[in-house]
Amino acid sequence: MASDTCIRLLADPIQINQCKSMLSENQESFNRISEALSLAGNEVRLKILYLLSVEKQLCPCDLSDILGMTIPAVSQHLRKLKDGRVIEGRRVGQTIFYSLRQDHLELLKPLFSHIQPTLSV
Amino acid sequence: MASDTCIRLLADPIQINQCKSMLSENQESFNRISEALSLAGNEVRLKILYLLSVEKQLCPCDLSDILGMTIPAVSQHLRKLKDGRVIEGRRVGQTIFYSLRQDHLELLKPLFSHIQPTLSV
DNA sequence: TTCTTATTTAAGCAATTGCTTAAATATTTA
DNA sequence: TAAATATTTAAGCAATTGCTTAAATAAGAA
Repeated sequence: MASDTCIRLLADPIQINQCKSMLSENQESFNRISEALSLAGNEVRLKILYLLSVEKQLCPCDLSDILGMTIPAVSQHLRKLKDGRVIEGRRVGQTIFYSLRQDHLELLKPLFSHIQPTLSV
Repeated sequence: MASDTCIRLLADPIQINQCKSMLSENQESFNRISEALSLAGNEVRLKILYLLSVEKQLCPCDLSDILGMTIPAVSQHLRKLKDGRVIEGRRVGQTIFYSLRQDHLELLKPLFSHIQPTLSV
């Protein structure tokens, strides 16, 4: 690592240190947000999240039909989203209805507005 | 796949088809946005993006110092961000200054507001 | 209880990710 | 020109991702 370090004089050591402390002060945020974004950063999961924001609730079976993929594939995405506290499931008989949680909704909602710019209702 | 399909009667076929066409109409958006989010969905890259939003421009060398990682590691993240048209580089002598591009800035800016809620300037 | 349906879980595997180290490419300075 | 600095690129590799298929759970219907 030492051999890769730049020896430049241009850098402002005060600026560098301010940046460093900013990072460590907000470590929690960076971790939490990057985790949420990595969940939404998969095309299938982004579709699921958007579908849930429009339809309020959907079961794995619906999502399998809509997305055109196998149930286990969908189920594994749902599990990740559930583990990340982005969605939650509610059991009604055999079927489990998934819906968005409040937790990260503030973070994700603005993203959805970029999806259907020509939405006419 | 057929054997995995649900046979349920609950589902509203009209709703399913509406969802399907919504997806195909916005395929482009889902692809573009999920790609941008997957870039920001890495903790190191999210930090780089936020640092650039604050400091306006930084070189790989600065970022290496700030992030505490090797130059090549930083450089490879910068390449991904550049390929994804999220940042751009401007060469000044030996050093290359990276900065945010306008392209996805509208998408990313709202995310940054969740990072330093207690920012006192 | 047995059968069917809805869902999850697990194992396997190819593809991707993100680092490491070493080498290559630019640019400036001596 | 040669030497030093800043950056990129490439190869290698462990870890992760996202699918597949098959099996395990869970709940309703016969």
